[in-house]
Amino acid sequence: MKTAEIAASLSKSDKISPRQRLLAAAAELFYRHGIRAVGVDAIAEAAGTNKMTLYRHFSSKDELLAEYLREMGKRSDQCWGAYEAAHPGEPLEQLRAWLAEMADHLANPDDRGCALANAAVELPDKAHPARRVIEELKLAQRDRLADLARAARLSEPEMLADELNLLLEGARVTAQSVGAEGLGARLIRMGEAMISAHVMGKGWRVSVRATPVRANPE
Amino acid sequence: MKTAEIAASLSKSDKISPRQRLLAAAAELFYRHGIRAVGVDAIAEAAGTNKMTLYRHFSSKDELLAEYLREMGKRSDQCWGAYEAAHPGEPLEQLRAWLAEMADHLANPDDRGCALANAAVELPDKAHPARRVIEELKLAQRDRLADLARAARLSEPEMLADELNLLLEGARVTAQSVGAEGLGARLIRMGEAMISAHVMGKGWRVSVRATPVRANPE
DNA sequence: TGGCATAGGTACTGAGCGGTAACATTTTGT
DNA sequence: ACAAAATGTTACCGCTCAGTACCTATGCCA
Repeated sequence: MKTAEIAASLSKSDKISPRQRLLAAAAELFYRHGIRAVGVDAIAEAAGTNKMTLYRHFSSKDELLAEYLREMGKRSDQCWGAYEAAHPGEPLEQLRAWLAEMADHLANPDDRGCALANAAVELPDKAHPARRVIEELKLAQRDRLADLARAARLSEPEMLADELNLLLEGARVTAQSVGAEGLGARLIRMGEAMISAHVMGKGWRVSVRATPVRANPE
Repeated sequence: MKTAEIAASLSKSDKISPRQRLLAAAAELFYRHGIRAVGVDAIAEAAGTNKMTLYRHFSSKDELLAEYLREMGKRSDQCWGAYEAAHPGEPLEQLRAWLAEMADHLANPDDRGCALANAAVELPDKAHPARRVIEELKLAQRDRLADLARAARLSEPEMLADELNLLLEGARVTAQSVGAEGLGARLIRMGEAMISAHVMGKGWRVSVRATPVRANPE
């Protein structure tokens, strides 16, 4: 039983607080099965505790959900820290490392895309408290990309950030609809092309426009 | 009351069968509020009928859902027909008309993105019967794009179709996460650039690579 | 050793879910 | 006009949901 497994893996090393166990269980279940598909009882059981303790730490399921999303944001921060540690002072390489890791995640059959985007799809109500968290984190991700592009002296860094975001988001949702076959490679190919198209202004010239060679449309 | 409105708008012109009213109501509610968020009672009431009649026409909620998705596929077919009617014999113009309309939909604040992609997000279980419908329709959409690109004598039509699909899917999900501000314009800009990049092989040359002008990386 | 905050256990509420049974009513084809 | 089919109505089943009341057990700190 999966719930038991989660509980076991968490309660073996016993110094973890119920709150953390609840957040870990919520992350696992929300991500894997969707938000509306997971009940609070299931989360409590998977965390090796009970519903009462859950409600002592989180005033409602919605607040637990918001905390889960914020946790995903922190996880993303850690990834960016890892890229920086791996390629210190090389923002372009950090960007490419990010692209490679995103492509890697796509290949994982258990991957369900972006937790934030999925939550946005599951919560159409714009007034839902979690929507603010989603928007904030998505914009932070965009800023992160733009800052890196800027640090790498790429042209139009905000534009490139948007382009890469669109590309990644599209790849993630496509992987869920029709599978991830060959998608990682295509993601990297297109992402690298986008980045390359912005390597300029410091001694590079790029042409992305089609230029007619012979006037021969038919 | 919204449900009453739907029912009224449907039952005024009374020649519509319960089945069609149910499908229309299901489409409206599933798309607007999500699949799991809508109960069969709500659908029946919105269709101006009752649950029993619903179950006389659809063996389960899942089958109604599958029919709803298939209906969305037909709607998409009609759109493509309209593009062909507007630009007969001009596949490139049909492609651009599609791109423009997709950008237009993005600007609509009531737009909730792709019904198929949303359904895929809401139904993580790969064995769910609706998943087959989703995959089929998404592949049909891809083939449609590829066929048009091929008819327009663009290079690597399948690749272009994938690229455009990724772009559109990304724009749609991004609109739901952080809003559609300026997204339509960016979608068209990027889409047109992608198309342009494939206008070749019949008298066009394209360069999408960055070329160093001066060896001056820093 | 006490006292107190935290955690666990059990049982509950009220509502909504998908789906069905049985019967009354209306529409339709002929 | 009549029979058959389709639709409407009401009540129900078993289940799950989010959230709460109440009480007990544990651990921590003085």
